[in-house]
Amino acid sequence: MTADLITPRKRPRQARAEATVAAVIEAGARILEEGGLEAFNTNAVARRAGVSVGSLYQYFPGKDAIMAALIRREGAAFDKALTEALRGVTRLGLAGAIFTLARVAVAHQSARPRLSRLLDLEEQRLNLAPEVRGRDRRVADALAAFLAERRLGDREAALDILHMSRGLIDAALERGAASGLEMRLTRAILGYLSLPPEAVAS
Amino acid sequence: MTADLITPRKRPRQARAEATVAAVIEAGARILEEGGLEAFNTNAVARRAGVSVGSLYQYFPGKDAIMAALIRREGAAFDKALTEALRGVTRLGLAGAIFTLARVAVAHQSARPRLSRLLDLEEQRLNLAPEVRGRDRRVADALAAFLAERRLGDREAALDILHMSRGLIDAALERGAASGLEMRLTRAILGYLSLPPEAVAS
Amino acid sequence: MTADLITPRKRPRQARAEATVAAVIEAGARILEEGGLEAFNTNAVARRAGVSVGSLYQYFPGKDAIMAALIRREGAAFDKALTEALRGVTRLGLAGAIFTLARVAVAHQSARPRLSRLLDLEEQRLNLAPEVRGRDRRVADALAAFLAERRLGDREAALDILHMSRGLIDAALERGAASGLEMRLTRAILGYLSLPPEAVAS
Amino acid sequence: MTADLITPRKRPRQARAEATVAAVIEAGARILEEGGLEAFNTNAVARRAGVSVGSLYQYFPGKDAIMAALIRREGAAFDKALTEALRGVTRLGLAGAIFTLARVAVAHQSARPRLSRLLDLEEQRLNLAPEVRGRDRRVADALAAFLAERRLGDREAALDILHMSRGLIDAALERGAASGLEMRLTRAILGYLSLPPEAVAS
DNA sequence: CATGAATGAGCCTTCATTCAT
DNA sequence: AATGAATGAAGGCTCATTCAT
Repeated sequence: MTADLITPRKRPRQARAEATVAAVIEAGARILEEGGLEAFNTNAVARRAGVSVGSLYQYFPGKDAIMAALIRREGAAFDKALTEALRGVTRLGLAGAIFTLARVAVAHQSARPRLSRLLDLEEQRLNLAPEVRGRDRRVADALAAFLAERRLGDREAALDILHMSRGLIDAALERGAASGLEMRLTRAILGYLSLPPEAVAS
Repeated sequence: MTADLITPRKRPRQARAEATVAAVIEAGARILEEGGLEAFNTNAVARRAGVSVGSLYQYFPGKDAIMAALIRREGAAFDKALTEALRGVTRLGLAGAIFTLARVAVAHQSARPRLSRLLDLEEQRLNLAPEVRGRDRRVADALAAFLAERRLGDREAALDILHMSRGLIDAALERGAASGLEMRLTRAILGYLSLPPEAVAS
Repeated sequence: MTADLITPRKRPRQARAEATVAAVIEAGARILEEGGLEAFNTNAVARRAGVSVGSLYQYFPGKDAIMAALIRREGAAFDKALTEALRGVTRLGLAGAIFTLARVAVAHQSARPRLSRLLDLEEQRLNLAPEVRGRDRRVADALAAFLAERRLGDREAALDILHMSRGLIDAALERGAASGLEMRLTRAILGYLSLPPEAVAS
Repeated sequence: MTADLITPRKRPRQARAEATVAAVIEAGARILEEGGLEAFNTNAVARRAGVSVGSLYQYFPGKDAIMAALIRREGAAFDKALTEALRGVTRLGLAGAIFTLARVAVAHQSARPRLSRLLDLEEQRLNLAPEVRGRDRRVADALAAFLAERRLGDREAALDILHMSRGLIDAALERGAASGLEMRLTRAILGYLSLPPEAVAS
């Protein structure tokens, strides 16, 4: 009986519906980027998506569901990028692998920095619904697997690394301190994992 | 003449007023802890403080100003703790000093974890006013001085360390992974600074 | 992007919306008549219009916008009455024409005297937006044209006549001194225009 | 038992009190001139007068009482000017006398135009209390006496002239059309009184 | 299914007025 | 008497959500 305000209301079945859903999500992203959380409201998102509020509510049970969908979308992209990057990484040394990881993370947040930062914040706020943690879960799973294979750490380590990376990257991009960011992050991660700061090849 | 929604409205002159201001700020903290950002509104804060809305507005130009004051209060406390801790730290080795630093940070966030986490989030949101950054500024200054003395890093390093620490600590406390947190953080910081993970004495 | 508190927010597209707008404006008129400026607030107007505040704000950016719309509505009615009256006036002597003018003005203010008086007051208060002056402009244009055709005066004269008429009529109606009002006003206008007080046929 | 919100609370007995009352009234005037009706509130008036709100309420039962006092003060000044002007007027022709009258009225409103206009508006709003009409009463009395002596009109005529003058002058000053204003007004008054527009000597 | 008008709870804020000191 | 802190009713406005068309 409790309303779930985050899970999508229904799977879009028609192509048109699919497009509507995507449009709404991207509209949300744009609004977040341009006006911040303050500007993010259902009416604005709907207008921006070229859709009526009514239609929006057809696919999303509420405002937070749009947010959540956006977080999921970005999370999936990050997950994909990370997985791909880790695939070809075995041939690199450990430090090279970690650096690759840092590079992917920085690249992901850099693509749409304001959006990423706001989504990170919102992800924390929406904490309640474990459903939303999908992003963390998958990414953390991938990272945890990577660490486990090499006996470098467990799931906790994966989460720690993820969160400290976010804190570091978001703030750095925010203040425009992007230069050398990948290296700074790599050092921190290596340190966290008690690995020596070997030479790292870009 | 422009509306500053963050700077306090007037300095309390009478003792009574002083008490009102403090009560409002602490009420804000309690509400944040119990109901989160959602519950944080001027009427609620005033009621909780046992004060009328009117009185609240006498000292704070708006809701964000209360938030800012709270951030400042906590920041000052952290700053004080950190400064004191760094004072007696010279006799410890470098790693010991860093560990002390980590301990202070963890202790600060642990005292009122939910409050700390929310304030961190809000601090980012209120970004606009550099005024509020007092917290970061002082703490970062202290840390930057510490690093500079030892030729370990500059202001950027200090900010990086601060932000990654926050990311790490907030998330860890949030998910109840507090055990060994100081050490995890210490390792990351040492790594960031390219220092070897010497033995660290608690 | 600047907040215009007077221009209507959006044009009603559906018939329902049109009705809402009209209802709000008329509700404003009624409230003004019954309770004066003091009773004129958005909640009251909405309630009286049988509409929710939200709907009201959908079409009016604020309370003054309702006022302005009302002023415009009344202004248009006056303009229409005046224009029509001046159309058939050529066959009358000059004094007859002026008297007709006076009669129309008095009739307009007499229909809903309290409303008219309050709108006159508010029009002065809302001075800022030239947009609102539509009322004056159109009416003044008509009068100015009338005067110009007959080489009796310019735009300044038109405005002077308009304003002194208002002052005279509003106050007279207010104190219940309506009898003979048209003649009193006619004499003043003729005098202002340096015309002799010929016999005037009602 | 009904509260009178307009009559002064108590006659000031000490010189200091007298000064306070005067200061409050003048502060009200300044605020009206600088910020309009919107800025006119008890706290602002008190601050501007260099007095505490408490003291203000010692002498005025409420906000409108300050307004009323200000209206009375200005009315008295106008009355005085008018009376004095009318005293030496007998030797002039009728038109000269009327012109003098117009000149005094214009001069009065011109001294502090925004203030005068706002007071005119407020006087109408405060209509309720006949007490406030002192201004009209005295001035109207003087004018009525002047008219009666010369068999030109009764009290009604006096009021008509007063109100149409106000309408004319306020609007003219507002729009910066002050040049020749006395003559324009004189013509209207002479017309109203059915007097021929003789030559008028300044 | 789409539309967008309508809803109204709820939050923000001001300011006239009171009253303890 | 003077002070100014405190009060709280009152009103402005937004925005998530519903529902008639």
